Amino acid sequence: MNDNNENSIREDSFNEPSASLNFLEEIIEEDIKNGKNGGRVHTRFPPEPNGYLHIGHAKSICLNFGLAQKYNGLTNLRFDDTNPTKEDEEYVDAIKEDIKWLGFSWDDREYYASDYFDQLYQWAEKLILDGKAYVDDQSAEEISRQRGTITTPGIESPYRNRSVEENLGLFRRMRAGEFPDGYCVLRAKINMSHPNMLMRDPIMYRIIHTAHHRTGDKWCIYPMYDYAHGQSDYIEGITHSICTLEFEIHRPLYDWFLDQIVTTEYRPKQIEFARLNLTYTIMSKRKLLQLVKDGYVKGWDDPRMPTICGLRRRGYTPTSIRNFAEKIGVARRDNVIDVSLLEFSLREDLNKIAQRRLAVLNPLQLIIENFPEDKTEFLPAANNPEDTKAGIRKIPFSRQLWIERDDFMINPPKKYYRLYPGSEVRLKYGYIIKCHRYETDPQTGEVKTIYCTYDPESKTGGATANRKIKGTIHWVSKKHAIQAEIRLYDRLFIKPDPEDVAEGESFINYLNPNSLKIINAWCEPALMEATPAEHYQFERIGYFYLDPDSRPGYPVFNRTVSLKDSWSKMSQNEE
RNA sequence: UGUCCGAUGGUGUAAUGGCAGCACAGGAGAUUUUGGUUCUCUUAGUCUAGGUUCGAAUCCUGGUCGGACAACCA
Repeated sequence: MNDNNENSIREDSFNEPSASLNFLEEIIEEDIKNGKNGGRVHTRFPPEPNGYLHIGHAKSICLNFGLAQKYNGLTNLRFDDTNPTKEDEEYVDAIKEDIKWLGFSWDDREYYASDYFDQLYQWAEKLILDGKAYVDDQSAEEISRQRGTITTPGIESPYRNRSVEENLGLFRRMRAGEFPDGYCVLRAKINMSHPNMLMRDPIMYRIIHTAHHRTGDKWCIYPMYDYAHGQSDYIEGITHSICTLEFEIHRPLYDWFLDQIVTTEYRPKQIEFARLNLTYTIMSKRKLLQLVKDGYVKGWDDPRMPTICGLRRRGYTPTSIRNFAEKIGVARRDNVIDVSLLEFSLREDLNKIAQRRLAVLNPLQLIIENFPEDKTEFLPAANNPEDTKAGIRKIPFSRQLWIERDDFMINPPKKYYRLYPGSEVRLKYGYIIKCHRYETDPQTGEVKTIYCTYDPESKTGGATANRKIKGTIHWVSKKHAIQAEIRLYDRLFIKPDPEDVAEGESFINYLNPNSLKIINAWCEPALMEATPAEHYQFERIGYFYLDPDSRPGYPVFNRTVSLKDSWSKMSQNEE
C-alpha cells in the first residue's frame, strides 16, 4: 500500500503494542485480561434531554463510543429522563442528530431511564422489604436541615424506623397518587453520620404530578439520579460507566444500590474522568441557556456557541472535533484546553477538504490600463491544491478588478511585499501586474482607485510566468463579481476564563462586543453555487461555510476560522 | 473546619523504579502563484521537604496548592 520504506518503518513503530494507554484504556484492558464481565466492553452515553449538547459532551461521546470501538464493544444511547419537570422531547431529537453528525451510531440501542421505571419500582419495594428503605413524611427543608453539614453528622428522621408494612403501604399510596407533590419521599436507609453526605439516607423517589414526555401520566413518583443510573447500567449490561469527576462522590452510592440488587457475576463499574474546559468559553448548560434566553446570542445554534449545533453551523467538521478529542487525551486532573488546539484541529481538516475560492472582503478598485475594455478571460484555478482530484474551475478576469484594501499601501513598511506605487505582484491564477499610480478621494483622502499595467506573457504557462515575484494577491473581476453577506465571528468572551468573575460582576461582563461583524463581500461567480455540503476557503482569508439564512441569489457565509496570519503577527510585533 | 480526588514546560498529555517524550502555543529559518500548507531548527517542565533505593516524575511520610461534596437536579 505504501512502498516508501521510511514511511512504513514509522508506521510500524507507531503501531507497536507498547503504545501508551490512557487510564481508561488501562482499566479496560486490565478488566479484559481478568475476564471481568466475560471480557465484554459495553459503554453508554447518558444525556439528560434538558438542553443541547456542547463540545464537552463531544469529548464524552468520543470517549464512550471510541473505547467501545477499540475493544470491539457496544455503546448505548440512554436518555436519563427521570425528571419530567425539566425534560422535553425537543431535546431528544437534537441530541440524536448531534451524535449522528459526530459520526457515531448506537444502532437500535436507544434507551430511556424511563423504560425502567417498572423494574426500578420493583427493586424499591424489595429495598423496603429488606428494611433498607423508608418513607419520610418530612418537608424538604426539614430533611435538608437534618442532613447535617460537611463537617457535622446528620440526625436520623423520626420516620426512619417505620415498620416494613407501613413503609410498603405508604410507598404504594405514593405511587397511587394519594399524596400531593412533596408530601413525602422514599429514602434509602444507610447512615446519617456518613462522612459522604450523599450516603446520609439519600432520597430515592419523590412525588411529581407532572406528565412525562414518554410515560405520560402513568407515574407520579420519579426516581432520583442516584437510584436510577447504576440500575439502568445494570439492566443494559453496561460494563464501564464513564462519567465526569463531579460524580466521583456518588460512586459509593452507585455501588451501594448495586449491592442491594446484583445477584450475578456481572456488575457495572463507574469510572470518572475530568471534564473538558476551553479557554474563552463557558460550558455550563445554565449559563449557555442564559446567553440564549437573554438574547446575547441568536439561539442554541448561534455559530459563536460551543454547542455541537453551533459548531456545525459555524462550519466545524465532525472529523475536526473527533481529532480534537483524540489530541486532548483524558485524565483525572482538572484541565483547561487552549481553544487554539481546537482551531488547529479544524484548520488541519479544512485545509485538506476545503474548496478554494476568491473573495474580496474589503474592496478597493484596481484598473489594468493596458488590458482591453471589453475583454473577459477565463483563468483556470485549482479547487484544492491539497487534492488534485478536486479539479479546476475557471474564473473570469477583466480590466476592472476588486482587490483587498489591505493589499495596497502608499507608504509600505519593510518586508511588505504586496502592492504599492512602483511594486509588482502576481494576481493569483492570473498575471503579474505593476502599480503606477493611485487616486484618492479629495474629501477623505481615502484611496479610490489603483492603476496598473499587466505583463501579458506572465499568465500561467506563459513566457514570463515563472518570474520570481514575492507577493501574490487575490482579486475578483468587478463586472462578474457576486455579492454575499459575510458573518465574521470572533471568540464570544474577551477573558480566557469567563467564569472567573470579579466582585460584583458576572460572566456577561466579559462578552466580546466584537464577536460578530457583518459585512458584504465581492465573490467570484462560482460561489453563487455554494452548498452546505462543501466547506470553502477564501484564499488568503479564511474558511467559510454557507449559512441557512442564505437567500436565492444572495449567499450568506459564516467565517469558520481565519487562516493563520504570520504577516499580521509579524507587523504587530514590529510596533 | 471534615471526607475524597488531583499536582510533569505557557496549555494538554506520555514515561507503570532505569536517557523526561509528543502535540498545541511561542521563536528562528527553508520552500511556496495563498505571508496558507509543508519541512527544519529552537525556547520552556517533574509543587515542596524528608525517607526508601545503586538509581525516584514514578514508592513511603509530612507540608503546600487546586478541585469536588451540605437540590425532593443530572
